Amino acid sequence: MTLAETRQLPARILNDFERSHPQPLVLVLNLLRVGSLLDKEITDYLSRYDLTGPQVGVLRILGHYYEHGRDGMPLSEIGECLAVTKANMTGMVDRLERDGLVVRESDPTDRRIKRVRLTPKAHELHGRIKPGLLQYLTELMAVLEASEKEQLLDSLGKLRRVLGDAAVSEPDGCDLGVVAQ
Amino acid sequence: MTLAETRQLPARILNDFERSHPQPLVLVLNLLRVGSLLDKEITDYLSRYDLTGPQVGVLRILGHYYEHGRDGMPLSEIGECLAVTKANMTGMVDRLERDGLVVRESDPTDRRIKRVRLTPKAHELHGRIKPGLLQYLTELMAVLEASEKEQLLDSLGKLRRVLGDAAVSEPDGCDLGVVAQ
DNA sequence: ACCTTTTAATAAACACGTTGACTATTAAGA
DNA sequence: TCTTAATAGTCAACGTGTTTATTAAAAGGT
Repeated sequence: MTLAETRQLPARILNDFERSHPQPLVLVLNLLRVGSLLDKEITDYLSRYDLTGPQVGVLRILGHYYEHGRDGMPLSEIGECLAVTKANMTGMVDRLERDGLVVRESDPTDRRIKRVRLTPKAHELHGRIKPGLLQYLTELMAVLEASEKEQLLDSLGKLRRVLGDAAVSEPDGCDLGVVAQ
Repeated sequence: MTLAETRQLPARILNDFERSHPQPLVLVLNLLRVGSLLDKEITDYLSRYDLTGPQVGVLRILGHYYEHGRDGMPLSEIGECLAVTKANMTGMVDRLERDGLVVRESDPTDRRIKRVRLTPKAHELHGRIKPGLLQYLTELMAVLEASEKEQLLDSLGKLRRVLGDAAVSEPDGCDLGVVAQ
C-alpha cells in the first residue's frame, strides 16, 4: 500500500495506518535505508579493486584538487569535504598510506599540518576506476525519470540544509558539485 | 548553481559542468550524504537516552511485533528487518542485553534459535522515547512540502527496489510500513 | 538409518564512524 | 613579550557494519 493510496481510504483506516506508520518516520527510515543500500552496493562494486567507498571518496577529492593545481591537502580539510571528523581521517590516511596510495608530507609553513598527496599508483588507479563506476551509478539511477532526478536532487538539497551540512552552497569548495540548492 | 540552472547555460559550459559533476554521481553523493547526516542527527538526539539509532531500531521492531502478539524474535529475523547481517545482530543484542533492555531465550521447538525479548525496562523506555522522536523527525521533514514528500517517498521506493531491498513490498512483513512502492 | 545440506548463532578480523583527551604548534590579546 | 586561546593531528575506547569460519541443530535424500 503506497502512501498515496492511503489517501483514498476511509478516515478510520487511514488513522490506524498513520498511527503505526507516520509519514515522517516512513520518510526517514526510507532515506536511511537507501543510504545504507547504496553504500553496500558501492562497497561491493569497488571490492574488485580492493578499495572501499570512503577510500575512493578521498581519491576523488584529492584527484579533483590536483586537477585544479592544488597538490597536497591537510587531513582536516579532506575530512570537511567528506563530512567526517579529523580523528577518522587519521585512520583513513593510515590505511591508504599502508596501501601505497597516498603519502603524508610536512607543510614547511605550518608545522602542525600534514599534507596528503596522491601517489602515481593512486592517480593511475583512480583514472582506471572512474569511468566504470560512473557508468555503474548511472545505470542505477536510470530507474528514475529525468524530472524525478531533478526533484530528488532538490529535496535532498533542502534536507542537507536543514541537517546543517557545512558543504552546502560552497560555490567551488570541497563539495565537488554535490550541492543541490 | 542548481542542476536546473545548468540547463539554461550555453552548451560548452554545460559540458564542462557535466564532465566534472555528472548528475548521477551528484545524485548518489547527495543520497549518501543525507543518509549519513540523518544518522548523525538521530544519534545525537538519542544520546540523551544513552541509546543509538540502531538500538532504537531493534526496540522499534520488537515493540511492533509485541503489539501484534508476537513476543520474542530470532536474531536473524531482526537482522532481516534492519537489512543487517546476523553476525552484526549478535553484537547488537549483546549490548542491549548488557544494558538490561532485552533477554535471550531458548526456543523449545528449535534449539538453534535464540528468541530476543524486550524487558519491562525496554518497553517503558521505548514508550517514553517514541513521541518525542517522532515529533523531532516530523519537524525535520517539515522543510519539504506535502507533494514533495510524496514524490520523495516514491523515488526512494524505486531506488530500494533497484538496490534489491528484500523488505520492499512485504505486505505486513518486518518493514513496518517503510515500503513506498 | 545415514549422509549431506541448510540454517541459527557466535567469534575473529577488519573498515569506518563517533567522542574525548592529549601534544605540538600557531595566532591573538593584554 | 607573555599568557591564553585556537588549530592540526594522533590515540584510546566504543558502536556498527562487513566477511569468513566454526559449532550445533534441523531437514532432506538415498
